[in-house]
Amino acid sequence: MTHTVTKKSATQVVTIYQALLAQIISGTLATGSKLPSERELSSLFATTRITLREALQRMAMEGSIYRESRRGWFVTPPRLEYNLITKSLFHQMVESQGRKAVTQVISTSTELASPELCRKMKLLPLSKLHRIRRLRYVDGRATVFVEHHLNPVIFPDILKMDLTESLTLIYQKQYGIQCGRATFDIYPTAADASVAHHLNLAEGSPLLMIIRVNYDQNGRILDCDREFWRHDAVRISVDVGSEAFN
Amino acid sequence: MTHTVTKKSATQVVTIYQALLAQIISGTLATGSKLPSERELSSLFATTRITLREALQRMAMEGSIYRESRRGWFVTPPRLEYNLITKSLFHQMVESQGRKAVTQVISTSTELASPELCRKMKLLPLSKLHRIRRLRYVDGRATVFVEHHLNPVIFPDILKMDLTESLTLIYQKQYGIQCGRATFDIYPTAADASVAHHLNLAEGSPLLMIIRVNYDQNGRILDCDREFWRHDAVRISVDVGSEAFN
DNA sequence: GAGTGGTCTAGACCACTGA
DNA sequence: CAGTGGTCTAGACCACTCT
Repeated sequence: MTHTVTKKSATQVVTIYQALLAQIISGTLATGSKLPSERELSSLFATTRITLREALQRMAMEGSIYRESRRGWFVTPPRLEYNLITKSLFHQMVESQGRKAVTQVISTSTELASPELCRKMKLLPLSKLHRIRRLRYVDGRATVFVEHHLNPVIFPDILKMDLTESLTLIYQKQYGIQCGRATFDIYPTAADASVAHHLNLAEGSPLLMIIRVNYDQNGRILDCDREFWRHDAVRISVDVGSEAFN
Repeated sequence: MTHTVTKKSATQVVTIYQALLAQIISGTLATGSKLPSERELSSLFATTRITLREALQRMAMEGSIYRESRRGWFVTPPRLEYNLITKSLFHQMVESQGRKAVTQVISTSTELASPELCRKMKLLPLSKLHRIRRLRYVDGRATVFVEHHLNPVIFPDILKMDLTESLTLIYQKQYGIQCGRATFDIYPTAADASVAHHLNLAEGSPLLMIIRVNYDQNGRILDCDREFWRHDAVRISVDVGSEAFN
């Protein structure tokens, strides 16, 4: 009945997707702003909430909008550039891009290393590790959830310090240890209940997981981090120099 | 009515998700095998197709299963390890992991470079580029769609050659050119219609996009690739050596 | 041609957010 | 406490795959 603009074989979902995208690109919907409610949008596009949500989910997948649990849909801010070569100074990285960084400590503890961590960090079985969980915000938006696992032999008493600043800086200033080599494993996954909760995401939302092992300048393994990034918040950049070859 | 096993506050979606995951982990559903039809599963779990599909989508997001358009849901094979340091020899990389690699040329052409490519490749405006589109299979499953953009001044007549083998090898053997440095940009996105079609994915499926710029040993820019990886098919690994610092 | 996935409708109730 | 998102029901029709 309604004179929808759909051309042949463009699904409703795609039509809605394109209409919303045009609004965002044109700037009518500005970065960070909230979209109208799902019910409002579904009546605007003369469809059901289910169909409308499919279009919204597609936009979220592509990264144009994101959802805050029970609060609604928002236009995504620009991605952060994460250069793996610059050593993990989160605040510095964020601020050099004109954004505001905040780090919040979620929990600290000392526990037995899991088998996987023993392998990754080449530890003896039944070794203990300090575990530090932190949440990092960019411009007020929860962006990365990080689980650090530190060797307590190298970093005794670190849990008593102020852990809201860069661990790399603490290593330098308190322990005189420089980070050298680092290895990364990067892959897309989905948020489990815990991570979803901290990042204010729906369970099952796409994430970029980065597992990082840091070495000091003598090749000793210092720590292993698991970083869970919102998939729409980051662009990783790496330079691989020719000296690494042959 | 039915004696569902849901405990307090576990949603149906999560219950189904966990039940299916258990089947996969236990090996009852083997790698590559097809799941029962959606209708069958939804009656098995005593729910609607919509709810069931939500659970399937969550599993797909996390990477345990994937869907082939209009064919059904399948158990995902193990991820490929993509080490950015080893120079882009796809077949070698795949085969060293005990898998089978096939490359198919989709199209070739010579076109004006887009503004974005001009910037990335530091070209003069209105430069031309060879464009090669290829689809790569791992164990018979379409896994990466790649769009290569080569400088035709450096690689004349390359479009006439056999492009199913590694371009890096062609550079060496036919032009005597070695790849040196490379830069990468990595970020999660969603499949547009074209990429989705080639990878046999639903439009809007999550992807890992890798933009790669290759240099020769004199620092000259050779080409720029855009690789679209199935998000569940790859794990990227990078070593950042200490010599890159300070 | 039977069955499957792809898309869509038209509702419902609950838990939580925010005024 | 009104309104929102989160979850779910019970169907429908079409286009495609596979046999």
